[in-house]
Amino acid sequence: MDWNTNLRAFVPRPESSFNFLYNHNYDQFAGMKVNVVHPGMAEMSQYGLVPGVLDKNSINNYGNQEKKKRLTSEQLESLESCFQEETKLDPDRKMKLSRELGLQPRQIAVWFQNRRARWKAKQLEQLYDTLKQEFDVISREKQKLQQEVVKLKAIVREQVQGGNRKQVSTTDISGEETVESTSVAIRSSSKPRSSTSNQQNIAEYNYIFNADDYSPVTPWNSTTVQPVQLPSYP
Amino acid sequence: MDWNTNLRAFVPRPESSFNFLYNHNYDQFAGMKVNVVHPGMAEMSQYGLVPGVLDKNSINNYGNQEKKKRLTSEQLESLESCFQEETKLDPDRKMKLSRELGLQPRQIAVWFQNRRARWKAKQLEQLYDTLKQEFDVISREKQKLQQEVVKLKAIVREQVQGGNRKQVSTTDISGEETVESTSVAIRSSSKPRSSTSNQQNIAEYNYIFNADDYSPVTPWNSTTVQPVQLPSYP
DNA sequence: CTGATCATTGTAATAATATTA
DNA sequence: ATAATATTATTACAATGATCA
Repeated sequence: MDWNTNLRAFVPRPESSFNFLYNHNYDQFAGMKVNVVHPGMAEMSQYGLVPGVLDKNSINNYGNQEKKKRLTSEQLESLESCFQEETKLDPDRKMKLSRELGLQPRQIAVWFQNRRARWKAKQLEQLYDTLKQEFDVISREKQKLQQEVVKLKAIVREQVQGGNRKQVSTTDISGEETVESTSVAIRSSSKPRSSTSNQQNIAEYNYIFNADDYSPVTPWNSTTVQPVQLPSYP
Repeated sequence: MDWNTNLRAFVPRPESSFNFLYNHNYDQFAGMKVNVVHPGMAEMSQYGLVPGVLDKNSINNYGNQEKKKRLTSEQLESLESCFQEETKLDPDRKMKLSRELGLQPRQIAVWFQNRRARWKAKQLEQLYDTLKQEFDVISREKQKLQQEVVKLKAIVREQVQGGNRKQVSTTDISGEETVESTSVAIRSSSKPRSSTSNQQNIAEYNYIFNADDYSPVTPWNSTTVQPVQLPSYP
C-alpha cells in the first residue's frame, strides 16, 4: 500500500545558475576508461574497450593500470546541470545519465554524493558569511540601543531631579534589568577564506559602550573567541 | 583524544547544526526497480587484515586485489598523536612512522595531508556553531534593549505630559524585567523556519518622541532570516 | 604541499518482498 | 488469507584513503 506517498519535503530549489566556471580539466586522455565495476549490467558501453577490463566480480578491479579518474568537462557539465535541478538523484536520472555520459551508474551516484558533500561545505561557508554579517549588524543595533537607553535614562533622571516634586527616585529606574554594557566583542572573522564576500570586518569597535554608572550585569564573555585549539576533529 | 577508535559503535548521527541541509528522509520510491536485482556483486567486504603487517596499496599487484583500507585504530592513534605534536610532517618522522606502523611513507604523507585539510573544514563548522550561539545571545539582548527603550520612552512621555503633577508609577518600571517573551527572531540553524512571531509591539515608539538626536536604531526586522539559497558551488 | 576529486567502507533508514505465526 | 516479522535492496551520508592538478 502506498508505495509512493512519501513525497520529499525540503526541495532546496537550486536556482542560481552560474555554472560557468567549474570547467577545469579539458579532456585529453579524457576518460578512456572507467572502472568497470560490474559487467553484468547492461550497457557498460563505456569507451572502455581497453583490454583488461574484464574484472572480477569483486567490486574493485584496479587491476588495470588505468585508474583514470577525472571526468571530462562535458560529463561534468551534464552532471552539474542535473545537480542544479535537483540535488537528489532518482534511479531514472541515474540511468539516464549513466547512458548519456557513458559512466557507470555507480559513478553517477558517487558523483552526486560527493557533490552534495561539497555543496554542504560551500553552504556552510556561505551561511557563516551571512550570519557574520547579520551578527555585525545586530551588534551595531544593539550598541545604538544601549546608547539610547543611556540617554533616555539620563533624561528621565534629569526630569525627575529637575522636578523634585516627583517621587520617582533614580534608583528605581536604574534598578531595571538591563543588558547594557554587554561586551560586544566582534569576533574578528578568522574564517580562512571566503571566495565571495569576506569583508574586512569591523573589528575595531570592540569597545563597549560602557553604560555610565549602571552596573554591568552579566559580563557575558561568551564571545571568547578561543583560538580553536588544534585537533579533536570529532 | 579518541576521535575515532576504529572500534567505535558508530557515532549516532553527527547532529551538527547543518542537518537541515539534508533530507534524511530518503524515499523517492526507494524500490522501483524491484525485481531483477542481480545478486552478483554481493559485497562480502570485510577487511580482515592483520594490523601492522599489511603491505602497500601500491598499484595492486596482479590479481592480488588488496582492498585494504581503513587503518587500524592503533595506527590511527600513532598518527593522531604525531599530528598533535606537529601538523607538518618532516621526512624523518615520516619514515619513522612508516616503519613503526607498517605503512608506506606515501600513506603517511597522504594521511597527514588529509588530516590537515579536513581539520580545516571542521574548524569552520565549529566557528559557525559558536558564532550562532553568540548571535542568539546578542539577539536576545537586543530585544531586551528594545523593550527597555520603549518603556523608558513611555516614562519620559508620561513625565512630560503629566506636567508638574503626574507621577510615574514605579510599577511601570519594575514590571520591565519580565521581558521573557524573547522569542527572538533568531536564525535557527535548522531549516529556515520563518519566525513571524512577535517583535511588532515596539513599532510605534519611534515617533512618540522626537527622535531627533536619538538614534532610531534602524529597522526592527533586519535580522529576519532569509531562506538560504543553493550555492551552486563552482 | 594544498585543493579538489573520485572512490570505498561502514552505518542507518526505509520500502518492497518474502516468510512465518 | 492476514497481520507481524525477517529479509533484501537501495539510498543517504560521514569518514576516509588515495589520486590528480
